[in-house]
Amino acid sequence: MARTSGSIGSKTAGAIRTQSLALFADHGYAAVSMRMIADAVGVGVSALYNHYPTKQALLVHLLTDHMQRLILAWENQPTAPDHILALEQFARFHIRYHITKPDEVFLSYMELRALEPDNFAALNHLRNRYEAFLTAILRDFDLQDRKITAMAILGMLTGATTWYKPGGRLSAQEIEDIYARLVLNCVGITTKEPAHV
Amino acid sequence: MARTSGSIGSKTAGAIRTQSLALFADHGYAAVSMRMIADAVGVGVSALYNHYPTKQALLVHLLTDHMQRLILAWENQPTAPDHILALEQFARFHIRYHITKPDEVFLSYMELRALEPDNFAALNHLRNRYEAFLTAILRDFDLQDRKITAMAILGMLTGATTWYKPGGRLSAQEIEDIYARLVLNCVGITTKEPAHV
DNA sequence: GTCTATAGATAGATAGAC
DNA sequence: GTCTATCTATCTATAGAC
Repeated sequence: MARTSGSIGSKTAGAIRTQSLALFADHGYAAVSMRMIADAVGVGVSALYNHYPTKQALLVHLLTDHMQRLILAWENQPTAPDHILALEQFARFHIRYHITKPDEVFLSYMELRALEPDNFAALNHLRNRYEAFLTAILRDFDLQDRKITAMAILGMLTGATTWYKPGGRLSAQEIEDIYARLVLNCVGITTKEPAHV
Repeated sequence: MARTSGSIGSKTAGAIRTQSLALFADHGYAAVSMRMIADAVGVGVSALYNHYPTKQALLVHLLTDHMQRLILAWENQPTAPDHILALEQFARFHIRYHITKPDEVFLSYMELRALEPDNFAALNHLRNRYEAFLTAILRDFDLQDRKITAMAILGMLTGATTWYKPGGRLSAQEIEDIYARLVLNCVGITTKEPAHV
């Protein structure tokens, strides 16, 4: 019998990521102490340093990991047949992905300022890569200003994570439908059935 | 000769508000120490406590003051003749007000979590009052979901403060125009000249 | 890999002189 | 109203035993 089939990262490593993510999202990076994380994980403070050399390194890992997964998830989406469907696909993908990972998203948008310069630059690069996906799609639309429209759409979609709670009045699918329509409306596409159907 | 015409709040009190606002917005409430504020103001740490009993009280003052001014500013707007113009007016007002006060806005949306329960409740009440202005306007539109549309619009508009910098590619007026159009598009109003004009 | 113990720095807040 | 000095608590991080 092999010894618990070489599960890497140990159980503690995973718990550190899970708990610190939740704590950072709830209280903010600066407001969370290593002690709080250790207590949530159920180990002593110094045990954390076997997995991450500094508190900053832990944050960097969480943020980088999230952005890389997000980019990969989008790149694995099938190619849409036209630009209108591509925009709808992006809106739906963004909403779906983000409301299932509210903590990661909140951190990624809010705690970039807690990063030291080099780490900030690296994360900013990843975020720009993701935002470029939307900007590229918008290139085929006739817009007043592409960059601002992209920022407006991202703000609108990402804002959903600030109020969405599972088990609320609307299902994730319904929310996705509504936002998809709002985004298409934004860029002047109203060819489908009227909004109140 | 009167002694410098009873300017209340002293020069220090004003400087504390100005500097702490900037520091909180830049680094986050938890990451800013009373020492950092004192240094920025140019006084010793203990001098701060002549004006605010705790760090939390200082944050509460900044947030409450901002929300009350925002609500008052909207209430002083003239009444629009119809619901479409009312929505356009709200969009323009919100953008105009928020991009001129990016620090206050950022704080108000990000540091509610740093508030103790009672303070949080009070601020949340003020925010709900403001958001109700938009919800009321949207009552006259035919929408899939009024509440979500309101949240989407607010997210879109408020997001502008995260990237807007004075002296950038576009003037505040141009940005206001673009966002006003985007908001009207969102709710299905496309009666004006096409977006690319 | 986790523990106890602790170093060294810094936090928010206070006391009392001026 | 501001200062210097200081209290107490807590912070990140490390050392060394097991």
